[in-house]
Amino acid sequence: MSETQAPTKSDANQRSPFPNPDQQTAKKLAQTVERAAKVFADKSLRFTKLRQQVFEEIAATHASIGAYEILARLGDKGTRVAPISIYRAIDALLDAGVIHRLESKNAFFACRRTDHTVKGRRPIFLSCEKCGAVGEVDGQHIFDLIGEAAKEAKFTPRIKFVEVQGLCPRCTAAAEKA
Amino acid sequence: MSETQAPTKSDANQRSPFPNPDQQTAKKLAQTVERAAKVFADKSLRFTKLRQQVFEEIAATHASIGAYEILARLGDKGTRVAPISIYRAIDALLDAGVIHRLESKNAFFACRRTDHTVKGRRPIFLSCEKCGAVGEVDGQHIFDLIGEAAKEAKFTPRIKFVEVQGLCPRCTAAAEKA
DNA sequence: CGGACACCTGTTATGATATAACTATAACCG
DNA sequence: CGGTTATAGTTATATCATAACAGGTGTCCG
Repeated sequence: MSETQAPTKSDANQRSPFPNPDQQTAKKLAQTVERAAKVFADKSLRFTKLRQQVFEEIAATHASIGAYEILARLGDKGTRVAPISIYRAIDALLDAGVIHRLESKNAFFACRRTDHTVKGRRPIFLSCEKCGAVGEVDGQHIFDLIGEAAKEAKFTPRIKFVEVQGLCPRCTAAAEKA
Repeated sequence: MSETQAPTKSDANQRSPFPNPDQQTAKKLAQTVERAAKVFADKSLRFTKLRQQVFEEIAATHASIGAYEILARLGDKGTRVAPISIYRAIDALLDAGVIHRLESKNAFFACRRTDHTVKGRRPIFLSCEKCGAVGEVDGQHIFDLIGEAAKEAKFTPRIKFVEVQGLCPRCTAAAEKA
């Protein structure tokens, strides 16, 4: 069907929240790691070996990944560390904003946007129940509304979460064929 | 200070998402349980002893409560059950809609609204980081927007949730004094 | 009534997620 | 270089959740 969006070569990181997984080449991953390193540098934070290793495991998939899955994958590669070390690395990556936590799955995924760090816009998360892929789309207008709703209730908001579970474009298309 | 909102006697359940805890008398609790029982009856579901006990523990506090905390409190009262039994009861209560799950805390709280079951409006959750109280306010317009944002990304939404962590009215007032 | 069926609970075991407390090492900076 | 702070190692444990199977209870219908 013509439903399939064939991404062009110039398809920027930001274009689709659900890029074709085929694009996740080793080269792409290296670039992603490079960007993360820069974020750490800009904030005068240390992008240590362990943090980089953990980040690479997270960034190597478009799906969300649990802490113990990261642990296992690092283990397979010969890096044996304790759970707590993974969690500490994750905390640092979260603080830097290069990964996000998916509350509804207790799992993590790499941030592939720049606008919420650069322009202060907050994203909402779209998590595919079939393939696990997670996408982010801008949700600043939604967060603004949430802030207003909280204010009406005399509630002082600090952290807001918006998560959606459903089917990503590819899995939606697959389901419609069936 | 005049900040303190003195709730009137006619202060309905629905009025404020953060009612005064003092109001949570034994009588109130009994009424809440009665309403839950009715929801089960209306849906031809069984409000069993265990489910009622679990619901009572959840409804007895305005804060969210974890499964193992429920387990412990029932244990103190002489009802010794396995974790799985608590979770099964929780599942039934969630299905019936008389409690909600707070994803960001892996905890549960009693629903004190009727409009989303009756009128199909979905609430957003406001969770106090200081006292643990959880309030619900209508968020149908927010969920509508989220649906639109998902649609733009060609994502098929199935489950959506919005959670806010911050300070409830009382804790906000307390913090401002300091 | 009593048997079939669906639903609920008990029992045991285990899996999955997350952190506490303390020690040791590495990086940073005056 | 030496003190301070941040990071990571080590060990142990807390917390959250479900699998698998056996036994019991309620309901409905012939």
